[in-house]
Amino acid sequence: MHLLVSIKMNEKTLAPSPFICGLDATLHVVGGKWKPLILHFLAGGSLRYGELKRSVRGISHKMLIQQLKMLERDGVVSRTDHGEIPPRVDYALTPLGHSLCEALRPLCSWGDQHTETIAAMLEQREA
Amino acid sequence: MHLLVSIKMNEKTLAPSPFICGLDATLHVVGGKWKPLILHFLAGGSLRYGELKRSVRGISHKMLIQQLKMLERDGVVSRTDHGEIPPRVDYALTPLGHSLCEALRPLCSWGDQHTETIAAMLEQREA
DNA sequence: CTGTATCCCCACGGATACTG
DNA sequence: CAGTATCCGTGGGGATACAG
Repeated sequence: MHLLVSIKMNEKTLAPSPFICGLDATLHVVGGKWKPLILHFLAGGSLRYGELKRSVRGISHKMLIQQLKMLERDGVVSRTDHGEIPPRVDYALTPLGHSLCEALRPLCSWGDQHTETIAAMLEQREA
Repeated sequence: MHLLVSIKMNEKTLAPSPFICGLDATLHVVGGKWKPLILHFLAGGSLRYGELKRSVRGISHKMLIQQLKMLERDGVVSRTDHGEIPPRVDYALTPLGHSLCEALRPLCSWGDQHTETIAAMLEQREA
C-alpha cells in the first residue's frame, strides 16, 4: 500500500503533457489536409515552389505558401532562396522532416493497397 | 522507340484515379483532426461510446458521433448496439481498420520520440 | 448512457489582384 | 517565378437542449 505516493514534482510546477498521446503530438505537426502530401512529395528531394505546386495537385497558392511556412517554422522543411532573378526557391526536408516522412510511408502503402476500395467509398458517399 | 504506345483503355471510359497518390487516398479516410486518434484508442480493443469520449480527450460530443459514423460507413469501424437499457454500444475496429491502425503506429512512435521538441514548437508558435 | 437536432460563430481555404 | 494581401463564402465544429 501507499505505492507510487509522492511523485517527485518537476521544477516548473509540472506542466502536464499537452498531448493525449504520441499520435496526438504528431498530428500537431502534420495535421491538416495538405501537410502530409507536401512532405511526401519532398521526400524525393528538394523542389522549387512551382514544382511543388504542380505536384500537390489541387492545392491553392495561398494554402501551399501558408503550409510551407508552418512546416518551415516547425523545423520539418528548409527553405533556401537562391537570391536570383527570376526568383528561385528550393524547399527540402530537414533531417527531422525525413524521419517524419518515413513514419508516413506506411500510410502511403496502405492507400496504394486499398485505392480501389477507397474510391468505391467516395462514390457511395454521395449517394 | 514507340515504347508504351497505345495503352489499353478501361471499359468505363477510363476514370482517372481520383487520388494523386496512395497517401492522398488514405487521407480521404483518416483525414481530419480526430479520426486517427479514435482509431488509435480503438486499437486496444472495443470501447463503449463513453469510454471513447473520455479517451479522446477534448473531442466534443457532436464530433465523436459524427466521426464514428463516417468511420463506420467507410468500413473501418464496426458498431454493435446491445439493445439494452440503459443503452450499451460498442465500437471496434474492423479488419480493415486494424490494418489502417497498423499503418498509423509509426506516427505514434514518432510523436513519442519527439514529444519534447513538439511541445517546444507549440510554445514558440504563440510568440 | 447513447444519439439527434439546432443555433451560431469563426477560421479554413479558394479566387483574385498586385509587387519584386 | 516567388510571395503578400484582401475579399468573401462555406462548413467545420462547439455549446446546448432534448429524446429513448
